[in-house]
Amino acid sequence: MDNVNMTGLDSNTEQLILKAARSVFTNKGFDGARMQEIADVAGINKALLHYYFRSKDKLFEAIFKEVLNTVFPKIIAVLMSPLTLFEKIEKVSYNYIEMLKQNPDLAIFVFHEISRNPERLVGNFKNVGADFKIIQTQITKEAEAGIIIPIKAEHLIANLISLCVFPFIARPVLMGMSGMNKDEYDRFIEERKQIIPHTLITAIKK
Amino acid sequence: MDNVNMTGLDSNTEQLILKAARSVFTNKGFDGARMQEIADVAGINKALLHYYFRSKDKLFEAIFKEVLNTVFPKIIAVLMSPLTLFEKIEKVSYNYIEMLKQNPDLAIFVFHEISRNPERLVGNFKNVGADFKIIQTQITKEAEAGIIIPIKAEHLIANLISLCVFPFIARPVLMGMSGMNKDEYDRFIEERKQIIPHTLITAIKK
DNA sequence: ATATGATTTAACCAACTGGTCAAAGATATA
DNA sequence: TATATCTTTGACCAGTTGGTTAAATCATAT
Repeated sequence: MDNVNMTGLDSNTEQLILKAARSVFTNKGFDGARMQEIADVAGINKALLHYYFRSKDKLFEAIFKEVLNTVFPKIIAVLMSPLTLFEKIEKVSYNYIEMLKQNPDLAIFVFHEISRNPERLVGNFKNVGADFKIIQTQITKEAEAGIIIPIKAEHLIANLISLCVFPFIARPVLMGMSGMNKDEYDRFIEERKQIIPHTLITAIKK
Repeated sequence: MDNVNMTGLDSNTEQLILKAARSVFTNKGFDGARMQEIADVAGINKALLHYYFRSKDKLFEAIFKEVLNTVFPKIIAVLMSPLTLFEKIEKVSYNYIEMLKQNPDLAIFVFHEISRNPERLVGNFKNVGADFKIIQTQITKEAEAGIIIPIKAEHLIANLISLCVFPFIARPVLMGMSGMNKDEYDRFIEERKQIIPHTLITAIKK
């Protein structure tokens, strides 16, 4: 069992633990995750988990922050940028799907967290600068300019996020129901980069 | 602690258990649920759970079937009926949202199950008669008739389901981010009965 | 009244869980 | 080489969990 890394640089025990913990937590959720399994995946003794991170909660917290900070800032930055609404919809669809393609488990992870500790999620979003009012102002402005028909920011954002995230959460069911294989599903996901912006933009374009 | 029902009819111990189990399982998921908590909620001794249902798994299975059979047949029936695509989109949006309004926890429950046992879900859906090919045939026909632009059935169904379900799963986050109170959120959900069909139909209408 | 079967309970158990700890290995420093 | 510090380990612990069981209670028919 050689978990030692050849370069001897970044892959120390702590990194090993974080990687294992991320895999187990995102796949099983907090309740379903076992410290022993994380230790096994990392190839180390269970006590080491508590040596580096005091407790299961603290270890989870570390993963949680890591995940949220690699995931959401980019998307929120786009939403809060001075692009047009249409451009924002296109960019978020592309970035969000691309990111989820590389980390397919993150969607389930975040949804697990919604039912376990939604307040922390909200706090984290607000911390990164997410604010519905900015989008609402932009919608009002573009509606007055005759570009779009008015819509509540909550609806637009809910539509955008749900259309991007859902296929990653429901993947097993969608694959099972449609008979798609892995390649076909990847193509399906890729197509959504076009379909989602088309759907949302067509619906609000004047 | 009077759990006895006055009518003396349907609310026997078994019903009491099912009701409690449904509440606990849907809110906490299988891993997060505790048999003791279910017993407490039902106001009975924990051993009675095992008297009526052999194990936690069996009890969960009972809830799972009950939930799926009260929830999905109606929506799938609409999708498989001889209505037009636009009518189906409108009816499913309305029925699905209305059903989730009355059972807001079901969305989270089903999503928990997707990561725990997706095969069972797929099997159940197929059992109820869900079939993507029927929708695909209809799409092709209506596209050839010049009513809509062609789209994969997988995309259309994924769009429809995700737009309906997402606000119920992400409710705490959406409320926290937007500052909506409970009444405002109910209104928000109600509005989606119009917005979802509008969004999806506008996007595929020729 | 009482025998009989179904229901309910308190007490208990083995397995598992997160977490601790003392001791053993490493590693660097002197 | 001796020593001090950091890392890693196996053994262990207390609390929790799903599940069992023998006895008590209740209902019902005779």
